[in-house]
Amino acid sequence: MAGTPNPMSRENLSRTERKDLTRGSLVRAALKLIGEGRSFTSLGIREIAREAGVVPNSFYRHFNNTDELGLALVAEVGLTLRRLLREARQVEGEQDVDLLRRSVQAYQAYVKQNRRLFLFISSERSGGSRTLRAAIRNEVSHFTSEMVQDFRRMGDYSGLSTGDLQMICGLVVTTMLAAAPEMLDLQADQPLLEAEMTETFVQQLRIVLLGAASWKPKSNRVSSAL
Amino acid sequence: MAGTPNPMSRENLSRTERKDLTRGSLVRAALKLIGEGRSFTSLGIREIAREAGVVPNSFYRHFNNTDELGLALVAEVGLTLRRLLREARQVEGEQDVDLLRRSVQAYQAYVKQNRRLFLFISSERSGGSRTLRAAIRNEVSHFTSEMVQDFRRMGDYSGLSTGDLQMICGLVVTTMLAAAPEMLDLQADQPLLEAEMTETFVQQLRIVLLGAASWKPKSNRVSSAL
DNA sequence: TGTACATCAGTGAACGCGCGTTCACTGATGTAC
DNA sequence: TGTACATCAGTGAACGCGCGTTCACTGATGTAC
Repeated sequence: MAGTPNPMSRENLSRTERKDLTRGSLVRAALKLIGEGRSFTSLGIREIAREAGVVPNSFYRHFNNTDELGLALVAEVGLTLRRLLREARQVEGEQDVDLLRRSVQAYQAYVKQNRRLFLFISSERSGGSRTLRAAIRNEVSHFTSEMVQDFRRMGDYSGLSTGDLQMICGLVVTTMLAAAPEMLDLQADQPLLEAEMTETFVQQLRIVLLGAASWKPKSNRVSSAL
Repeated sequence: MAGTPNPMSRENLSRTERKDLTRGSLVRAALKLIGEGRSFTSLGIREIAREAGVVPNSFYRHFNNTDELGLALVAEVGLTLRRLLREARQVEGEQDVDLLRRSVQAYQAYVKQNRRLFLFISSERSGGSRTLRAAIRNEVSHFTSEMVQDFRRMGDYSGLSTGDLQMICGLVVTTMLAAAPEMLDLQADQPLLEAEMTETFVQQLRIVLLGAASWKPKSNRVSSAL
């Protein structure tokens, strides 16, 4: 055991690599605190450094302020959302009688697996600093655009313009993101409530898809008296 | 001018009334700070007291901590949402070729008028303390239930069960609340962006209503392969 | 390859500051008789 | 109605504490020759 080379150890690493490790542990420390119920906005430099096992001043070797660290978290949000779409495509690939319900269940599992990041997204998307909000919205809108591409690829909704699809996927994404904090607030010991929530969520998405199916994509459409 | 009786003055008021005035100015001070871009979670007792023009210790005569003041704000949220529904009913009362668009415009105006409260709702609904989050969700779910009653009263969607209507109104409310922070983040000098956002918002609600219109309210419905 | 110097990630101490909370107090308002 | 006492909203001073930020420093890593 002694002398066993440890791939996670800081030994035998270049200065740059070690620096990146520290940076990573700062980011992870912030995420951990978020996971413990703290809101990112209220996190302090000393607090994060302490959690990362590093002296407060060290923080400044990596970020000028907490907002900059927040942007690093937003980058992770981007990666996480892209992974989500990739996994969703696999669900779509399978043949299934109830694709939507299975997608919702996959999403729910994914949110639980990435609990801390979804807590971050949920609270900072409309909460904290303007910069962070803008960055998160940017990631979300990229996510929406990729979803539009996937909708296209699936073949349904081929009658809809890109603009219409963007609007519809925006609605889907809004619904998904609104569901995340409710999923996360559920206590683990309430399977009945959870099933009910899932069912509602499935139905809401069905409503949206029903609406999309009967959407008339007339360009320059005169506003109808729906 | 001198000697003119001022109805807003603290003079000639009972002790209780004066206390309520101070309490009110604490609540308004918190709202003002929120309006200036601060997030409620990060507000401090001294800060609020200072803004209210009162000594820090005074705060404790009214609230044990900032979360308790937050609950007072949530109560205002409840009132504000109820007023919104009341105004919406007036819009509905009018005969109009495009009821939905007019409703959306009314909502947008309302959000701007009640900017501070909607900032508070948006950021604390999934942000701050668990208590506050629960309280806000409670108000929102009341709001949804009242909307269900209004849908019933309007006569359309009479084929839908209360549960289905609740689910659909939940989707409408989610969409509305998600739109609020985007409306508020828009700079006043970007009418084009604003018009675009309004249009998207109108279309999204149309999608939901279209979906609701073709919803099959079969009780114990076997999951269809939509 | 070896040496001399530069770089720089992380340290540890120090600063001034605003925070939440406590305490004893004041004096106007309310209440009991 | 008048008086004596109780209540209590708001005051002002004080406390210990953790914060963000600065500074000079260390010593391992990287670079130039």
